[in-house]
Amino acid sequence: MPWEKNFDADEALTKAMHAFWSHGYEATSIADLVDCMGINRGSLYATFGGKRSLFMRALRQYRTVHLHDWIAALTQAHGPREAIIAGFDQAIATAVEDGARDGCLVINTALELSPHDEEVGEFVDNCLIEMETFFRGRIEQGQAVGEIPGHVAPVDTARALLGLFVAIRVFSRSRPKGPLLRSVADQAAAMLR
Amino acid sequence: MPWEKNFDADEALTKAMHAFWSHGYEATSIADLVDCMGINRGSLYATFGGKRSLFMRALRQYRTVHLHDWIAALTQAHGPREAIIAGFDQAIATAVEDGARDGCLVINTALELSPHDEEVGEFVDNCLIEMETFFRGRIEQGQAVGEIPGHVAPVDTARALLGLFVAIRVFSRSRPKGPLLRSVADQAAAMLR
DNA sequence: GTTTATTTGGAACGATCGTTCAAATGGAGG
DNA sequence: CCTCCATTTGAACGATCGTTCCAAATAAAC
Repeated sequence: MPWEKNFDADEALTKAMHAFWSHGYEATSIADLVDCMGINRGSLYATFGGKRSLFMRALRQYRTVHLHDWIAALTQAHGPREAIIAGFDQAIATAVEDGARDGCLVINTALELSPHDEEVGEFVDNCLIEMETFFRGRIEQGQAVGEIPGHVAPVDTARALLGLFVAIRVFSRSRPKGPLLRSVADQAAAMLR
Repeated sequence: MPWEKNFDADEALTKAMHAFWSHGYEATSIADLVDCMGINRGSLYATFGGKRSLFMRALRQYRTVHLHDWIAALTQAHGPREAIIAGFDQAIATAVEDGARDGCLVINTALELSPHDEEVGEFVDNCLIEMETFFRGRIEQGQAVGEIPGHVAPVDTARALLGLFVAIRVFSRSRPKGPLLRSVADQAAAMLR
């Protein structure tokens, strides 16, 4: 039916996101995208503008689904301290159980493109800040309800937790061994005691 | 002098290493390498075999200079506890003062190539293990001389330190802000008290 | 002075890159 | 039934990719 799109743009975008997620920006060719998205070149350019623009939209979709929605779900389902711990546990579970070696699209992109692409760099920056803010907010809330001791410095600890979380995503992609990830997460939890 | 190479292969390799370090494997073309190494295509292929093989040699040179020699210098110049702290401080200094947004070639490569390239993945693995072993060795030595309290768990702490160090390298490339890096390093130091 | 061995510079290869474009499609509206 | 038009389709573009190859250049070896 050529008079209306015969594919769902959001579904196609999700497939493109996973391709970029797994292989990175440079290593994902238009031919790869056309294959995995199940649409043709013309539709890709008509709908998404081009590779670069498609990548930015994939990044935005990732932030919505795997950052905003993820943070909201953790905050809603757990108490302050447990929300942080559950976040780490989830990251480990997807790496070990699912065997997925994709890590985190934002962090993969931070290393591949941030130093030489201002727009991407700024976007990635904001995502990292949002994660840091999530950790800090949970720490402060946990202290308010007495779950987390007062001697824990919110800002410094949030940044260290962000660091350990980033590390788990890095290891998930390069050295996804359970004991290593477990040790890191345990030390993260120890920071909240 | 055509009967012997008129360029220093090791110097050329160092220049190639910095190109890969800054831009990654995929984004560094042969033309880029020919330019920055100051040699011609023919010599590049005759001396280094090709892009992939040149990259592996660059990785090995990086490990020697920026991992082995670096660990040796820290171990020789500082006590056990201070060696770890000095390692973090150095990483921060190169990121903030020099303004270098290159991070660490091993970690950059871990994210770009490890999941889809077995040989690279194994090499990167070994580098990460060597760093983890360095941290663990310094912790144990520090406990032997009474610098580090006995309640610090060597293996878990070494892995967390590795994680925080990786994070500093990631932030150096994507969000090289002094306070962020400082917080992470301070929390690393706090793990040894 | 001729030979020989090796490097050099650059042309050229086929493949693939991201992108563009014109022709084919087929229901909707007149 | 015909026109319209958004969409699909795949061919084709020039550029660049990694790689190969060869003639020119050079100075040690004879």
